[in-house]
Amino acid sequence: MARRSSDPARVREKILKLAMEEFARTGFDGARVDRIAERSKVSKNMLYYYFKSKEGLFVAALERMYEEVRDQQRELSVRAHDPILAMRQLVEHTFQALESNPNAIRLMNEENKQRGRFLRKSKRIRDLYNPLVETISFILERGRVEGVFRPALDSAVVYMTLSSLCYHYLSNRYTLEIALGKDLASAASRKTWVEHVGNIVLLYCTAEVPSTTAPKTAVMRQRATSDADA
Amino acid sequence: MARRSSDPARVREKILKLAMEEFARTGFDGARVDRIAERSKVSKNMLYYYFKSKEGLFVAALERMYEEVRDQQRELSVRAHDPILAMRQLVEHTFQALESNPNAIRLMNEENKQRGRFLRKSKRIRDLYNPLVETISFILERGRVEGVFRPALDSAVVYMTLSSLCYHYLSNRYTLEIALGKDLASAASRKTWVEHVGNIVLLYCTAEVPSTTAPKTAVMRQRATSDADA
Amino acid sequence: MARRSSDPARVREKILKLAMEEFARTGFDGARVDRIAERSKVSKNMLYYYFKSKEGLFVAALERMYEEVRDQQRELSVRAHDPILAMRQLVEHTFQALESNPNAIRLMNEENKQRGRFLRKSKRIRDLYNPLVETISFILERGRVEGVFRPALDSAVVYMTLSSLCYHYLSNRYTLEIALGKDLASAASRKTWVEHVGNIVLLYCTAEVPSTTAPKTAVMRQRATSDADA
Amino acid sequence: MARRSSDPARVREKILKLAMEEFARTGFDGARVDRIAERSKVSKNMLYYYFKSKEGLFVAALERMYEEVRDQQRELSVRAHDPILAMRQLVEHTFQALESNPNAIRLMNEENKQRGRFLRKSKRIRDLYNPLVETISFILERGRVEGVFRPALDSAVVYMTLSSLCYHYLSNRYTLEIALGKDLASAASRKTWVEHVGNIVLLYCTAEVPSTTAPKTAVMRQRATSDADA
DNA sequence: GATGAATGAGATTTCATTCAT
DNA sequence: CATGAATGAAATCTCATTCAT
Repeated sequence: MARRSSDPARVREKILKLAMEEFARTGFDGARVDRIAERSKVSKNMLYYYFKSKEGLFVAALERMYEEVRDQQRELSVRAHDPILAMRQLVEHTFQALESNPNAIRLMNEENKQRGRFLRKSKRIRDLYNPLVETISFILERGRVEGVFRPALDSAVVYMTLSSLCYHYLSNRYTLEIALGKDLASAASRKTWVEHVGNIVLLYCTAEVPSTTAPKTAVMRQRATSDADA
Repeated sequence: MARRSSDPARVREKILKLAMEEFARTGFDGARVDRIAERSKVSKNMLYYYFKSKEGLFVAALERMYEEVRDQQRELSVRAHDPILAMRQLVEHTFQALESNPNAIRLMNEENKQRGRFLRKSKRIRDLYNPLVETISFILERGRVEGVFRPALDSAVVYMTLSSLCYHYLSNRYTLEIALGKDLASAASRKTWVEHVGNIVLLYCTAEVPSTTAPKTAVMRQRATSDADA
Repeated sequence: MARRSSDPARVREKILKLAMEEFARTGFDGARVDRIAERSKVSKNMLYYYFKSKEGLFVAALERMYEEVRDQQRELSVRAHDPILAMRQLVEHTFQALESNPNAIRLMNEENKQRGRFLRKSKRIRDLYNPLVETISFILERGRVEGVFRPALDSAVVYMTLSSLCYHYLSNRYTLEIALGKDLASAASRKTWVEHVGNIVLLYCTAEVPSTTAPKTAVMRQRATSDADA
Repeated sequence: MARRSSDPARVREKILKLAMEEFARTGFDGARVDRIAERSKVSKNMLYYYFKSKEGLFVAALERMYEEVRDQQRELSVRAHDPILAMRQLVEHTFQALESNPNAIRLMNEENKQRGRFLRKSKRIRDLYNPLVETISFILERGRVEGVFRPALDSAVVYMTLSSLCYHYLSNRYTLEIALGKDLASAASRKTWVEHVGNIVLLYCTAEVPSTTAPKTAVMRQRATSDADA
């Protein structure tokens, strides 16, 4: 009776989806295989049939999550003509991708907690990172050619800067809120911060960097939109 | 009989120390009360006698960790006369504090995973964040007075910028290494990055921020030390 | 489609072979249907199709094993003219048959553990024992006729004596080794023991048996080859 | 409510007793921890608290069994003055010890099935074997001095002979019964066999062993009691 | 304050077996 | 004949917590 779910691929998918949620919500140790099984309406054994162990399921969920993120980035991937605009859009997209994938953040944290133990088991994941870095390279190069960006910028550094600022805001929201007494979840805060990140990154890409000893005297013509009163 | 295990305060301390490690290493769910008891050479019941529950122990460990971090920051807290120098030192100290307290990072991540559920239970923690933000305010004000920093800078924004960049490098080390194929643990990488963070923060504090539409034409005099080839 | 896995009889054979090994190695409870299926490269359902259940498979494997042993004994079955020589050869062959069929020993032990529960289900097995006992009868009779063996010897007793001594050495090898601190697996030990068994059996067949009360004064002319220094 | 069983040593004992039975009856793989727990009226966890794992429990049960056997042998241990009588008594005791401890046989078989894997983990077991071998040495020596036994007899060989014949009769009872169509459980069969074993062992100890080539011509004065009509 | 013994609930994993195709 | 997918029941083991002393 009602034995047939017919499509094993679909079953696998459903399991993975639920597993992602569970692992993201509670971490590897907190996650319960029972719960995943129950929610995906699959008998517990099937999880083992498909994924061999809790760990196997976790790795599979991780891979799946990375794919989702990549797909989302690919969709959003804008290559606006103006490098400055493009960079701002990239920041916006990066932030948005992380924002709409809270699972991604939690799973990555989990990975790092385990010192990359799972990551190393999955060759596929490595490849998924590249697109973003490549997009940055692309934008930097165009900016350089057009004379708006400094030469010799390292795309990895820009990537790390940009993603640190986006990721941390979302990842450490609760401690930051308590530390600063602010509400980071509000639309206003979010908007302000994304602009700020854009400003910071562009400042870095356009300006020469300051030395330790000599004070800056640069004069800049445009005010940022709303940065100062964040 | 004649057990006389020194004074209770010391026992509490020992338990907390081991608990911090365990919770940091494995997260709340991964942590084992048994293990903490065994390692601290205290009978399991004592843990319950002192801390009432696993959760109580976690909160206590959290508080303890925050105190440690604060104490460390207080020690390091430099208030160099030159605001630019002071800011660079602040970055260095912040990075170093996090670096030498991997437990702190992991515990904070844990907190955020639990959506601040534990944090809210502890009034004491709130206070521990302030010093850093205050130090930033202090430096910003002096810089403004001396004319090297922009006016109307928000210390919270500077704090978030600075700590995002430091924290993320350490917290997400493993995924970053895989994503970028770099070794972030090396002394060279670390040095370069800390300099980079200083540069970024100072750029932000000194320069006006760029607009989206108009290209930058600023001319800046000094090259950064080693930033471009990170 | 177009699988055509040769003939069913061969498949059955392959399954049985692997099943024998698995059951012998791990016992009935320790044996895993999955493992047998995997190793014999047959889908698990085939096992059930052919043998109906794990128990059915076990009984079939048991029968198969007995057949193998019988075939082997039939091959070796020597009927040397000299009864004494014949008896020694019989011992050697019995030992060798058990030695080269460790599975047989383990399966028989398994059966005895289960109190012959499986054995009784298989009529065929009963017949397989006879040849050995018959061979013994044959040798005993010839020995009696030739005047070298005592009259009225019970072939069953000789069979039990002989097989106990051979079987136990192999079956309980590990406990014996530990109990005695000897290496029973060595070629030397083995040779000595087989000779010893031959001696014992021949002693019994040729000599009158000693009484409890009166000491023996028999004088025997020949020394055994290497028995005393085993 | 009824929490107190007070005496942990007694609890341990009870568990071990039940474990021995379970392991003996069903073998290691067939044994169920649940069943042992239930029967010994101890919560399942206690088994793990005391013995760490199923394997640990098995080893402990094994040791316990060996102790029992040794204690029993020690009790029975006769050192009759007449070596021949002593040897017969030893056979009787050995048989009886095994007979009244069917668990011992099954556990030893289990060990051998596992290739002594558990045995090697327990230093204590090694020692438990010695007494029997020593008793044999003692008897052999006295017999030699008194001139009734051959010199240079190896006590290990006598031990192996004697125990093979006793053990196998009991251990392989079911297959033997089917093979020979006899009822080995009857008191008569048992008595006959024990006498036979005594006869065999004494024959070996008193007589010179026969060579392969030359026929025996020994004349012996006493008839065995009931051996021929077994 | 301190401890060894005990426990209930539940975690992950295994396994013989069957169904639909 | 043959198979991949599925399952229910149960197995071993874990863990936070408490009781009696």
